[in-house]
Amino acid sequence: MSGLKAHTKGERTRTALLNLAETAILEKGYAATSIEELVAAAGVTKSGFFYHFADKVDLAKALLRRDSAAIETGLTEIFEAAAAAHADPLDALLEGLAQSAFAAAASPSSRPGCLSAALSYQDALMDDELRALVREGLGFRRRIYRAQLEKVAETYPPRATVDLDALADMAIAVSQGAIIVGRVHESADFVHAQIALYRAYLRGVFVGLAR
Amino acid sequence: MSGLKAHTKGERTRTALLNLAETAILEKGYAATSIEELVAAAGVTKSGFFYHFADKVDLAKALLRRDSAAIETGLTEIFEAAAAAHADPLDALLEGLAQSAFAAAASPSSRPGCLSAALSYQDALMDDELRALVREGLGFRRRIYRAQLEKVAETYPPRATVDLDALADMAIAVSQGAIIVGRVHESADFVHAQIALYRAYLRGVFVGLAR
DNA sequence: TGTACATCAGTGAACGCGCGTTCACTGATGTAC
DNA sequence: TGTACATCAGTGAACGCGCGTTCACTGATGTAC
Repeated sequence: MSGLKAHTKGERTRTALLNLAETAILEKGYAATSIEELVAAAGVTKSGFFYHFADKVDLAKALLRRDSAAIETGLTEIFEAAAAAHADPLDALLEGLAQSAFAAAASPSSRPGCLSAALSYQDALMDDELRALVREGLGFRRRIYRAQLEKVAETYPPRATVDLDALADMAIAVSQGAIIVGRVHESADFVHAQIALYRAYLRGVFVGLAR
Repeated sequence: MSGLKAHTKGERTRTALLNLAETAILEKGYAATSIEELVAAAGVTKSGFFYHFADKVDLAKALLRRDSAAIETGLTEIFEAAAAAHADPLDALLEGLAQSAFAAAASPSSRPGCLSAALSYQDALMDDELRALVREGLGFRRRIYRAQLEKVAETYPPRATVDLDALADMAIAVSQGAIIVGRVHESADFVHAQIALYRAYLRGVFVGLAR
């Protein structure tokens, strides 16, 4: 999108293939995405594909690695910026959540989707390494949300006992679920609306709903 | 599972094919599920499959229709039973939610999953009719949750203004998301935990979190 | 009760296409001396 | 600056397999008279 882009010829082709694969997989799934259609769109031959990737799972792995890395840095940046803008950790968390919902909705091809979720229903096509990659990706997200929640809990001791891990997972679950339901209803702002509810819940947990 | 079962020969085969397809699609997706493997497991030839279904999408449609109907009646029964057991509509709703989380976790092959969600990332394989079926299925769930929420809102007017539709959708989003994350982490009680949080949120909305 | 016919629930063989993968080869670019 | 060689980024043709689908046919069961 911006910043430093791949500039050797090979990297450009590889990136193009990854981008095409990403949109295609998000739209119709991994199994239904053929190497043939990717290389046709990228303007290379099928053998060109196998120069860059050992086989089809290798493509999925590369894609997921790239995707996870992007989400990690994206999420980290969002919460750093939010922490810089808001002295109050709860405000920072809520702001960061709103921003990340915004980021999730702006995925490739305007159709929001999450690679991990798409792949989670494509099991048995993947090997253990791919499964581990998916798990790590979600694990990182959990940790970053959890870290934010801990900071908030220091400032606002929750009234009832709450499981911060479960609360962190809820951020992921709500996004993933909202992406799916939003897809089905072809509603673009579904994720926003659901994350808004999750934010309201968090406010309730830490400072009370009446606010 | 129980009650009236198909007893003509044809119905038995058809049901067997549907059951096998359900578990397979939930595990590895629609595209990766082959007619060949289904008929092998069912003990018929491939032509036997085409006696029962016009083509592969027809199988998906039949499956989704059966699945939606089962969820509809299941959910209806759950909430009727909950209403009968609890005079308080909020208690009834919370009980019903807990029960439905339990039902969602007890899906075929012990690996929780939702057909609509699985298919939502398999787009472009389906035609408009199939897409409409998925949408209707989710629409029904929204309506039933919404109806429960309205009853609760009559008894407990929510302190802040809340969008009951969004709140109803959240039940769906949380389940769907929790199913995915639970699959990835191979954690069986993930759905329960997340629905528990959602229930806590509802309590907060209607009677306050302190309770 | 027996016969004629219709429907049910399939079988068996064949089809063509598209898929992922391999392999020997190649032209362009980069590096060493 | 020129030549020799290595690496990069592919090409082109071929492969075999499995997939969804078709079609002519069939044995068992059900129904009518």
